[in-house]
Amino acid sequence: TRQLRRLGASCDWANERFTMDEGFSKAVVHVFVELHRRGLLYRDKRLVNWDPHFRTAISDLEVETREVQGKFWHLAYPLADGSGTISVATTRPETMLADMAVAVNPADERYAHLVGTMVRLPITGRLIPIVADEHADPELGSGAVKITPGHDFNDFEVGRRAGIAPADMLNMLDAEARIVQCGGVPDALIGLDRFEARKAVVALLEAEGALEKIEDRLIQTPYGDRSGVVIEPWLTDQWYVDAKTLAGPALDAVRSGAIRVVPETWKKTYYNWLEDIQPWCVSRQLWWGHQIPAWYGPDGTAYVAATEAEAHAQAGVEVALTRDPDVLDTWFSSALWPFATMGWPEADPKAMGRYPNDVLISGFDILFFWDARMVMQGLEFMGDVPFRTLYLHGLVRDATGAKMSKSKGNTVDPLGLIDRFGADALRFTLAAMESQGRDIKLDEKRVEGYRNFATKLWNAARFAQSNGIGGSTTQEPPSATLPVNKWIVAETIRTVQALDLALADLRFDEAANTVYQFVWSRFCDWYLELIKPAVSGVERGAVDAETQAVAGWVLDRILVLLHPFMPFITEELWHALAPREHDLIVAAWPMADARGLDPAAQAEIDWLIRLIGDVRAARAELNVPPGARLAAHLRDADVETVARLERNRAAIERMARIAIDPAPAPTGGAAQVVVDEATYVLPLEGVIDLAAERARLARAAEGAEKERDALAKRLGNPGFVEKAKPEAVDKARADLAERSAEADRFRIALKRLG
RNA sequence: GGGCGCGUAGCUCAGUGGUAGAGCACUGUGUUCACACCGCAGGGGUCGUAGGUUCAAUCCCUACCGCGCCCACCA
Repeated sequence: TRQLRRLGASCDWANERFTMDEGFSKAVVHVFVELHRRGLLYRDKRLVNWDPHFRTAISDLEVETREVQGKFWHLAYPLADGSGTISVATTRPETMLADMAVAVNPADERYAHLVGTMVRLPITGRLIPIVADEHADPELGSGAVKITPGHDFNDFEVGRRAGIAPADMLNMLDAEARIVQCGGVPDALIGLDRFEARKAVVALLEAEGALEKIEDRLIQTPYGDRSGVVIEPWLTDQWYVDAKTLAGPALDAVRSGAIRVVPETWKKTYYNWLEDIQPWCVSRQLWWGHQIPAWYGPDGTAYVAATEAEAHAQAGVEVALTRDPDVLDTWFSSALWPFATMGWPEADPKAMGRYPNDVLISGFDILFFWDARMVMQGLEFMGDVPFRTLYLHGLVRDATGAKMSKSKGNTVDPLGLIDRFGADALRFTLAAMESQGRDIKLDEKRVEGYRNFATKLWNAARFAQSNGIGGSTTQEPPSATLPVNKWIVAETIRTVQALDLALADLRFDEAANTVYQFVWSRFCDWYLELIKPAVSGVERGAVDAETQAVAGWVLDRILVLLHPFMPFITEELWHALAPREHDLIVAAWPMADARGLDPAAQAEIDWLIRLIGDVRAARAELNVPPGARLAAHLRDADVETVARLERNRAAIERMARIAIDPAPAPTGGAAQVVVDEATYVLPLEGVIDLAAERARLARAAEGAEKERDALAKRLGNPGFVEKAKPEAVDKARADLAERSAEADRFRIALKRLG
């Protein structure tokens, strides 16, 4: 929570909850008792994934399969009547001590005559039957397979089918996976660790001549995800939740769209898991956690109740009861989070309007552990989905792309990054890099870049402050008459629209990039540069109040839009720029009302930006000294352009460092800049390299011609004109005309140069 | 074995059936009074490979190659 606080997570910290809190614990007990009452939770003796290091049962999800180099031992079990042997193979030879059968496929004619006969198990000398079972695959190995019901999930099922009750299944291991007596295990083996026992058993088999051969092979081995030791299937009594029944409604909720999953591709994963779900083992032999609300009588009968008194009510007051010492899987309580946090079952979160939630934002790594189980429990106990949208984001990985984990110790400490670049920069980085369905390799350079962005914003605000700009909180933009102001208002509204769309789609990267591009490339690079003369009073001899008001309004909008990404700096600037009635965090989100915008003004500024840009590019390419002011003589300019030039004279002179000269261009060397219909001739006799200017113009002409020819070719294709969408054809025609005219103008300029 | 994802500029990544984008890095340049954590200009990609569909494919389909993840009882 320290990290979250420093990141500026706007949680309701006054309502912090911990699953072990008293109120939450009551909800956990209630759910356990209720599930039991509804027949959805029961005690069962069956094989469980057992962690011999922590000496506890774990759930299927806590087992990770690793491929390791192992061996495959082929054993020869003698037939009881002495007529020969039958071959079986195993990757875990020590388990033969607890073998209770050999299985062959009922359709396997090779062994049909042996079914029902006995085998004398090596080492222990026990007689075990040869049984017919579909599990045995005739294609694999010898076609016969040893059956150890107490130590293998498949064999457990085979054993049951063969009529062996779980209570009668041989169990050869203790909780720490050491050999115990069962079915005639030699004393020498008792107490050996399972891996020591393996060596010993192999040696004994070899001595008996029962070892046929040993092969190297890769084997899939289960490991505990926390302990890292090999998991043993172990026969114990545990509490299980009937996950299959709970999964039905959870599947329907996503199938019907009651829960929207983003990105959609995760739906399939969700379905696959829930459709094939196994009983969920929820008891743990640990001392830390919610203790299971079950009491046992002297005869082992379990009484599930919220309190010991209620258990006595079931068992009878005179019966001595002992509480189950086990605790619940931590995810059992976590699954109740969406409603147990709000006082349920005493309070009714639905009536409070706090259930369902809108969006759950979650890493995909806990989709099964937590998300799906919240859906199951939420539907079972609240009768509704816990959240309407499930957003699954990528995982932050280390520089090499490996998943960060506490146990591996390769975590990136967000606090260190915050210390160096600020929480705002880190938040913006994570948002900008969070594109759906992809992990994030955290790049420090990126964080640094967004730190720079924050600094840029800071400096822009400083500029505003020193020019009387700031503190215009109205939703409606101030009235604007100047094209530059109309333009930035339109750009702002466009940005709000784009941001709204991106956020509605949960595209945080798109949202971040949109606002970044607007603030830096539009507002700072163009708008602030364009209005400098106006707000400093240089232009008209007095500061322009309209521009101040518009700039202040835009800056305010920027702070609001940026706040979700960069809450700290924006809140600071919000208060620094003007006295405010409330904090930025509760400011109204900007409206995206595009009515009343002036397209002509927008077109004018777009033209202005093109003109300044083209002049700058020509100057840079021709190595004109940056400080030099040049005259620009007009050719072919229409009335509209002349008017625009007049309206934007100051900005053009300032930013392109040219002065429009009505006089015809003098003869001699000159650079020529073509923007739309007009050509701007910049006399540079003796200053520029004519060859360089010729090359520049020729390159521009060739570029336009190349595009012109490509368009002409496409339009010359009958297939295109007939089959393409009319809009595409129209656009191609318009582009062709434009490129063609442009190419001509460059050629004319080139010719003029001589 | 089943499922999913990725392979686009040097790096990290967006993206679209109709002439390829961002940030960083790189090159040139700059003492214009918000900012060098900056400005201006610029170079750089046969969009993994091979087929197919289409007037048109980086984008759709198929196969293949490489990388990653999840699930799974082949003894």
